[in-house]
Order: sequence, then C-alpha cells, then structure tokens
Amino acid sequence: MDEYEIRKQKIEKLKELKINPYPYSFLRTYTTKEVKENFERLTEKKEEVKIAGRIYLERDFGKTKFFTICDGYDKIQIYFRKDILGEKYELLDFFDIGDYIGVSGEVFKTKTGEITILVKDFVLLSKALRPFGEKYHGIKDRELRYRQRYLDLLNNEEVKEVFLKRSKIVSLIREFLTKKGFIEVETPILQPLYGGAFATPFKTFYESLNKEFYLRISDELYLKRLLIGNLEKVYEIGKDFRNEGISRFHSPEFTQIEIYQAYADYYEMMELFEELFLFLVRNLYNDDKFVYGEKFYYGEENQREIFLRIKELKEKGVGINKINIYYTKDKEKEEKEYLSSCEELIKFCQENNLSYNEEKKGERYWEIEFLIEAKRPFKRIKFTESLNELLGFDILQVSFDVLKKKARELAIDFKEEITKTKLLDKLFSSLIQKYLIQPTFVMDHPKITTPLAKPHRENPLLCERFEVFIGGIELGNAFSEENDPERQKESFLELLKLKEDETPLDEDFIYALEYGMPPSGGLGIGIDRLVMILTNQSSIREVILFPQLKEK
RNA sequence: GGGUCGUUAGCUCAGGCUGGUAGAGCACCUGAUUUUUAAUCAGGUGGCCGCAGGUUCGAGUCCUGCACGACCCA
Repeated sequence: MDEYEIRKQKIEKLKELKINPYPYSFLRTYTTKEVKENFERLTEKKEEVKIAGRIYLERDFGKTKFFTICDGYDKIQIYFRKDILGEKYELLDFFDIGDYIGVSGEVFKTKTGEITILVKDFVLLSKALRPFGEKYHGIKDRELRYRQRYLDLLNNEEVKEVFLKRSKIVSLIREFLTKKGFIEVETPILQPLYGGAFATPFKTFYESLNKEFYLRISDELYLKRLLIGNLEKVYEIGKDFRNEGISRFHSPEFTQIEIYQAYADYYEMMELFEELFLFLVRNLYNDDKFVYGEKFYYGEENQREIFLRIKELKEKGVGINKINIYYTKDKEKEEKEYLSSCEELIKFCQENNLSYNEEKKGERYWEIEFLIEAKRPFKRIKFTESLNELLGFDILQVSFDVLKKKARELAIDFKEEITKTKLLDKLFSSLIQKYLIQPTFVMDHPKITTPLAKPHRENPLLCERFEVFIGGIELGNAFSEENDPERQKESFLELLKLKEDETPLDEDFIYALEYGMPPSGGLGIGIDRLVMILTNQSSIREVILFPQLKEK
C-alpha cells in the first residue's frame, strides 16, 4: 500500500473518531516568527501561545515527539509529551509530514538552545494526502518546480525569497511613482487593433462584439490617449502578450510598466529611470551596489564558453568582481571530471589575476560575478556612433547591401529576408549589448527603427530614444514621444510600405493625436527582467510563478 | 527551427563507456527510544529504468524515432 492510501485510511479513522480532518479555522495568537521575536516576554509571563503551520519534520522518541512546523513566515520546533497530553498523545499517530496543525502551549528553550513550544493542546487543521518533497535536497527537477510551483515554494527557501523580492520591487515602484505624483491607470488588454511595438499578437474572438480581438502587445497607444486627456503623469503595470519565441529572456506573457509624463523629453525619462533604479537598489540592498552574475552550467560546451567570455570581457575593460565555482558535494566527493575542469578554471583565474571563490551549492555551475553600481549618472552611449565605430562606416549612409555584407564578414547569422531594422538590432546585440554590464543608456537610434519617437532635434535621421541595459540585458525603452499627428501617420505608413513592420494603422489613435498631445516622455520597463537582475536569476522562468510549459 | 545534455522508487541520485537477477540516501511501514533537530538503532515495503520500435539468446545499458525539460544558437 502506498503512502497516499495510508494517509487516506488515516482520514477514515479520524472520521470514525469524530475528528474533522478539514476544520474551518484556527485562531492563532502569534506567527512562528513573532514567537521567536518575542521569546523573552513570552517566557517571562509564561503566556500560552497559539500557532499554526505545516509539519516539516518529525522526530519520535516513543513517549515524546518533536515536530518542526512552518508557517508563511518562519519555522519553529514544537514538543509533545505523553505525560502532558495523556490519551490525546496517541492521535499524533495520524499526523504526517505536510499536514497543517494548530497548537497551543508554552514557549521555552531546549538544552541545545532552540526556541520550542511545549504543546498543551493541538488540533489537526488540514490533512495532506501526498508528501511534499525531501527534507534535505528539496526538489530540484526544473520541470517539477515550474509545473508544481507550490512544491518549489515549500521546499526551496531561495525560491520563496525571489518571489517575495519580486513583490517588494513592484510595490516599491508604486511607492516611488506615487511620491512623484504619478497615477496608476488600467487600459484595455483586449484590443480591436494592436500597436505600440513590433510584435506578433495573440488573437482572440470577442463574442458579444462579433469581432476578432488582440491581446495587447503594449499599453502605449492607450496611455497616450490619457496624455491627450490632460492626465499628465500616468503609469500602468500589467501583462503584455507577444506571440513569439520563448527563451531565457523572453516570456510571451510578460509584465511591463509603462510610464508617461507630460512636458518631459527623453532626458528627463533617463533621470527618472536612474532615480527609480537607485531607489530600488537602496531599498533592497541597503547599498548602492549589488551582485549579479552570468552563469555557466556544467556541460562541455558551457565549460569552454566561460574562458572566451572572460577574455572578451577583459578586452573590453568590463570589470569582473570574481569567479564563483559551485560544487554539489564536498569538494573531495565531487565528480572527478567536473573537479578537473574546475582546476583548469582556477588555474586560468590565477593566470589572469582574477579572484575566485569555491562553494558548495545545490548545482554545479560557474559564475562570472559583477558588482553592479547604481551610481548616477549612468553611462550614456549613442547607438549609431558606437556601431559606426566598430563597423568602420556610417550606418545611416551606407546601403542595406553593404550592411548585410559587413554583417556576414562578422559571422553574424541572419536570414536573407531580414529587415534593416532587425539587422541593425542584431549587429548591436552581438557587438555591443553583451558588454553593457554596468547600467548604460543607449541613445539616438536611427529614426526608421522607431516610428513612435520624435525625430532627433539635431539630426532628423535619428530619433530621441534610449534603451537601458544592465547586466547585458535590455531592461527598458523610452522616447520623446511623437505628438505631430501628420508625421506620426507618415512614419507608420512608411514602415508598412517598406514592409519593416505589419502593425495595422491605428486611425483612431492618429485622430486622437489631432486633438493635441503635450510634448511628453514615455518609458517602458520589463518587470520580469528587472527582477532577474535584482535577484541574480539567469532565466525569466525563475521570476515568473507559473511559466507556461508544454502539456505533457 | 538546429545543436548539446538530461528523463531510473514519492524526492535526491548511482548504475550506462564494457549488455547477464534493479541500487543507495531520504520519505513510507513494523519495533526500540522522555531534550531531538538532516535524531539514532534494528527489520521491511516500494520500479512499465520517459514512450514506441530495432539489434541481440538476453537491453536500464547499444541503435532509430517521438514526447517533455535544460542550455546554446536561429
């Protein structure tokens, strides 16, 4: 008989004893954390406390038992004695790891110094039919962790920390913007036309309107309609949907914040971002800097990549804090093959004057650790100038064919039917982006790439746009927003003509612009990626509670 | 879409190169144990070795295809 059946039988027996395995509530007087924090006071007065939680560990000594129970805040040890509980003690046989239990009793310290509750009475709060994991190794299988995130949260403290931090980041953003006088708004997720970005939308059907609708790819066009309505400082945090590939950095369903401010230009949005980022870092780390690392998981290809990556970072003068080497076991017991490649890496570090650190952790991987500084002002570089410098010609002057030829010379892979915008983007990401570890604004993109931005006030071939990069990841995108209705319409039409993009023309948006939109700055930030950077996670799935996976 | 790696007990993993009765720790069950804490000690249960096909007297192991996942690339 398996564990599931055994537990089911226990429920039947409890029912026979007129004990409800799923009662309605329990009035606790303290959380586990509060008990620990108020230990002195609680023991002095011998106050009886009531706490609740899930059974994590059991240690049985015949006439006494120790359980470790865990609530949403911390864990605590509870102590049962037969001489105190009498006949009721036998009921503990029906309890299993994973069950929720409520207890009342006195707080004391065991001779090993652990804060413990001496149980005077207890009640079953909810019976679990399945065990939730393994007490030492937890659960590691990524697929299991993502599909059954609740198990991940129960077993892996660090995972819980990441999501608590995510929640904190979002509320800090709200706090920051509220203080600055921004108001939070909500705009349609289901839209009759999509726009505001280049992306393939998800389609759906709106029955009562009898029309095909799209899930938004961006909030931009609606938020700008609010600027037209004289709401001067608005922002929206919400899900956007792009029906495109899934990768370490891309989730088709992702969270974005878009912020719009009337009478501002992109310079002001840069300052806003700097201020916001510094605010987040200080509140999360009590410091202006924090650690972020590139991870290289154990495997032949990855092993070689780290050497190349370190070399190229050094060539570009990117500061490396240190190299971390993680073992799954004590070093002596670690797999020989892995150990010898670690030795190789250590030797490489010594030769290259890099400090390194060896540590036992759940997984085998290497990490290039950076110290990211939220120091203002962030570095600012120009998109075109920095590319021109590396390519040896002016990307604005040169023909598309010459650009393609150069890209091939640089061994950049692309399909023949690529658009100029996408090729430029590709050149940028493979030549420049991966070295932008410290916070950097990349400014002034070619006008053609960005129809929703105003042309640059000094060079009409460029536009007033910036993207912000941290840890080599694109976190945000901002413009001095186009508010000339005629020019806006022309930019859209030209893109359609050049087949750079197939986003349908939003006549209603142009019509709205004709009523007059104030000069404005707009800024979009990918929340998932921001959380990745601030929690040192290398995959977007690690910061999304329930990432979509294929059905099994 | 392409490449590399992975999928063995509820969980964490050995075994695989070199084919010959399916392994360990934790969890679970039985017993001992009144301050343990990854409790301990003694005994026990538990497997479609991801799925399908092939090679072979014989496949967890070798070969092919597929599914799911991870990483890299597009």
